[in-house]
Amino acid sequence: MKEIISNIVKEVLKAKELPEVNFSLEPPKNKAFGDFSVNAALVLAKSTGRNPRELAGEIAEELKKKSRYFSKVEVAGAGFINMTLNETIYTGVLNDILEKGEKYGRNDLNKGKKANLEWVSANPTGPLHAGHGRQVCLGKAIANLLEWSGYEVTREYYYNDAGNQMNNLAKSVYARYMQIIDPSFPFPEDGYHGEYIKEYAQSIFDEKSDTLKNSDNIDFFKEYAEKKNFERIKKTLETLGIKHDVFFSETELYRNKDIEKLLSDFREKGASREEEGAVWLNMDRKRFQKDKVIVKSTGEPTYRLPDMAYHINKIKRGYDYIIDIFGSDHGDTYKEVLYGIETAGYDVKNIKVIIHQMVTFRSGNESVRMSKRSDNVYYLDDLITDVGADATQFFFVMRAANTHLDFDIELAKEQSDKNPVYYLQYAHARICGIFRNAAENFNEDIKVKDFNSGLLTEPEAVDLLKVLSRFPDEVESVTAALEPHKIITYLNQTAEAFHKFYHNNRVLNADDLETTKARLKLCEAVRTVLRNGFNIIGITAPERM
RNA sequence: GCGCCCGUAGCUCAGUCGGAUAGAGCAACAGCCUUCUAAGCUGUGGGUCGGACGUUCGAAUCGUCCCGGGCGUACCA
Repeated sequence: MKEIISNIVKEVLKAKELPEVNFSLEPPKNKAFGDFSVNAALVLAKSTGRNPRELAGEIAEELKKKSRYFSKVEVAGAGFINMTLNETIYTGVLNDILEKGEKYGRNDLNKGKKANLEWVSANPTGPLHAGHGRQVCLGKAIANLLEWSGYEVTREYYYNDAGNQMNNLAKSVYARYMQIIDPSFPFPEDGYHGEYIKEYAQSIFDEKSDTLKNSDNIDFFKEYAEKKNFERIKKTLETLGIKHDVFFSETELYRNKDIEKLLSDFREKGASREEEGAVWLNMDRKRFQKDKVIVKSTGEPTYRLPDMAYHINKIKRGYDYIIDIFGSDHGDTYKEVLYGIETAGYDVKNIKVIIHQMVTFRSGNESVRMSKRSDNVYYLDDLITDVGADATQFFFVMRAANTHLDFDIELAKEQSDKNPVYYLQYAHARICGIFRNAAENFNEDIKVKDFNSGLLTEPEAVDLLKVLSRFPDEVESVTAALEPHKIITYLNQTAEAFHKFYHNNRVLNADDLETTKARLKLCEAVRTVLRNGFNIIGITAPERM
């Protein structure tokens, strides 16, 4: 819809021999100003030195001639041109929604293109904790959005299984195992304290008795714990309907020599140097405070080097769009990684990094601690159990990634109108209720193909149609910005428009079958848009509440 | 200290590539159920958009400085 109007404005500017400019065309905040507002005259006033109101008047005159589209065009304020669309345009939208159904809102702007989204990527040192949830849920929604815009999406999970962390994990399980045999066995200082470590140790002991007490068997503990941890992580993700296509292990980059090759590339280009027994990557001092170690003096790479090699690997796999989601604790380090990739001679322009801020949890007025040190970790599984998968997904996606998120567990748990997720779901359930009732007394009217959309003239119905017509534009812009929280903002507006319509207009009316038919079709369209939106953010569409 | 992010109604937050009277939910107050689910609707109150200065016809939005909070500033990841 927006595109159509935008093109009309462009045509008019061209016809008036005005220079091409970037104007903004938006539905104005205030409904009284019509359906779309364009600031073209204000923008042009600057470059042409003309009076903006005068210029706006001339453009408006031309637009008025397009009466097929506009019922009203007027100049307002400093030189805005406000346009009100013909209502018949919107009834066309209704047919469009009914015809496209679950495809309504999809576009093929990126048809034939491949995107790779890497997220979660938690190392398998333990179960996902509640804080991971933000990234988990954001990524799910973003992957869906990319698909809605035509991308073929590879969902990928990268994990470091070669570094220190996994050794600590192995030592921790080993220590717990040994403690079963000898309670005085020391626990490593930087070991993992979670209950799950004890469980693993116990089940190993149950199976193998004390046959593994020799510390040479440490690799067994590592592999066992890694396998168990991944089982748990995957199960948690599954609860939220997430399935990664690729699990990429750091070890693979050693096996296939990618890391070795990258290191020699750096050396040949003179981009790295050896000093104090370590290998340093020479950084651009304008952008970075100091050079960074890529291989420790122990001969072990720091996480940066495999990260760079991993991204080069992704680039070589030929994606049109490579997206990473990281927490703000990686806010600086990803820049180093990108710099390394560039230095090695690869283009990073198709790589986009989304940084999300940290989450704090509270229950009403009480803050919930997320200490990693203690045994008392609040796991993502716990959160899902407490508030449900829908509320989990909704609350994590509800806010812009780049702001701190305050997750109120008590509110998410609340089964009432206080909980924002129900406002949306209730709209859907209400529509399903109407159709249940219609099935009894108006069954034939549900099925009809022909209906008179001209009967949908009530202000609430027209407003509702206008909101529904925006859905494809929203999907498009939200995908471009990779900001799924805006889908929720939009769905709220949709639900609001529906609730108002419902309140003021009875759908099923035996005395007026024609209006009943038309309103049923409108409800059908609302239900379609809600379901499609729910699908993107990953919540269910309940039929009853 | 330096770098990145954030600061909008009592609370949680939208709005931020400059645009019209700054919005929503919750909380408060006042109404609406003999009719498709009141998990809804209608109305009222509530704001120095952290502060100051600057750019502009126009600033919550851009720039500089300051204040407050988060994250980073490792031969951890």
